[in-house]
Amino acid sequence: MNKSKPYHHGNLRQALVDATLELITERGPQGFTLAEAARQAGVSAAAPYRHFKGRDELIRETARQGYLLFGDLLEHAYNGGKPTPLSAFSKVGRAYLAFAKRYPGYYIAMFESGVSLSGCSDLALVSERAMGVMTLAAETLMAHIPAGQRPPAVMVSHHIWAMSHGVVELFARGTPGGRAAFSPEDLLESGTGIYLRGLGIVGE
Amino acid sequence: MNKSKPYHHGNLRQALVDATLELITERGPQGFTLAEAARQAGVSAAAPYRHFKGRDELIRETARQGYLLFGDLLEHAYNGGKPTPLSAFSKVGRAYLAFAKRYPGYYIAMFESGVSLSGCSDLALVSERAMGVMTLAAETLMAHIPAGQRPPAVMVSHHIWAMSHGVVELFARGTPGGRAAFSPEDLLESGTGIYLRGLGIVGE
DNA sequence: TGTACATCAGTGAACGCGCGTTCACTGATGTAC
DNA sequence: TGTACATCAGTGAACGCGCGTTCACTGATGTAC
Repeated sequence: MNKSKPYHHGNLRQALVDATLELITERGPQGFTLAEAARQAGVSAAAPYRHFKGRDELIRETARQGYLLFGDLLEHAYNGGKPTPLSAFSKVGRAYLAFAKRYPGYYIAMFESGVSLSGCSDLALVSERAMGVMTLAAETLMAHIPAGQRPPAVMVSHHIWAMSHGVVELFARGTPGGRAAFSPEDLLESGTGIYLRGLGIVGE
Repeated sequence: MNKSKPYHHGNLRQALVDATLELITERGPQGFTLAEAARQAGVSAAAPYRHFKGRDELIRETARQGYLLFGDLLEHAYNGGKPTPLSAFSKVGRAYLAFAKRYPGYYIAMFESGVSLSGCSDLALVSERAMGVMTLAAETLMAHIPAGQRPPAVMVSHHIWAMSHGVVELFARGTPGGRAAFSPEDLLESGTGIYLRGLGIVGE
């Protein structure tokens, strides 16, 4: 960090994304303000317009980066389904929750900021990539179940996604429910465990 | 509706809550504005202050009414666990989703507006009442499972709550995922079905 | 290596806007006698 | 039933504020020769 405050920031685009992450984490998705992001980056309120069309595009870019990182983490957790499909699947689930807790700013930008990923935008692409990992994990997990006895992999991944998202929103954040009897991790672990047994994946 | 625009509104307090519901449904929790609610109720911007301390209190009151209605609907669906604990439990799950779809304004005010229900506020009370119905449904459902083989009822209700909430947020709203392969109802039904089998509730 | 110049990435002032909130006010309503 | 009066529930004007965005500008950087 050079204190001489150079005229050119050098990496303003990314600095704005970082500021967005912080602000969004502290104040919620709508509490975020272009002006404040600029301030936090040590730059005038007009500067962001050299890098983004406006407020919306900055949030979208933040969400995009979030989906990229998210996809990477899920993929790394999945690790090609090794050592076993079940352990890989479990790791993906844990990675989901870990991501939400470790990068709340990204998570909020992705799932709570109201960004639209309809159409064939870049956002839709990276989002589908990330979600594809969950579906893939479900697929390999169920490969040994005779067809006809198993639900579609997409459905299973949606179930797990829904439960994970619900746990994040309801129990991994500050407010609702207040002091919970169980940690988010325990809740998700036990929940998916019961669900998988229902699928016939883990015996008893 | 009297077009003569009487000086006294008559029921402004509730009219403001209704306006809040509409606005929150259309514009999201933060897009809601006291000024606009007043406008929609046909009243000056200062009028709401006769009934609420400010913007926040109006949202809280909206959420409070939502929790009340929510609790009533869940209780009605549960119906004392009749005719069978399982059918009652399923009905509660369906009632959850039905509430979210039919009263999105309430749902958003309750779960997405960021109202805090910590402490012993009135909000916390009505919220706990509503959530208690889900726990009760889980409890009677598991009554026949030998203790030691079943998880705590609160945990089970949290699992179901999380999955329901996730389905609502991810698949019952406009944007994310776009066109989903499955309806929210199917998703929740199949998801809880698999989960219950994992609990040992429904045999196969 | 120097120089001229195009381009890039900032500034700061200004705009119009809508918001939340307050204030002194006033019209309508309800009540005591 | 009438009347005086307190109280209630609105008005409308005003405030200070911060926002998103635009504009003409200027300092810094990079490049061609």
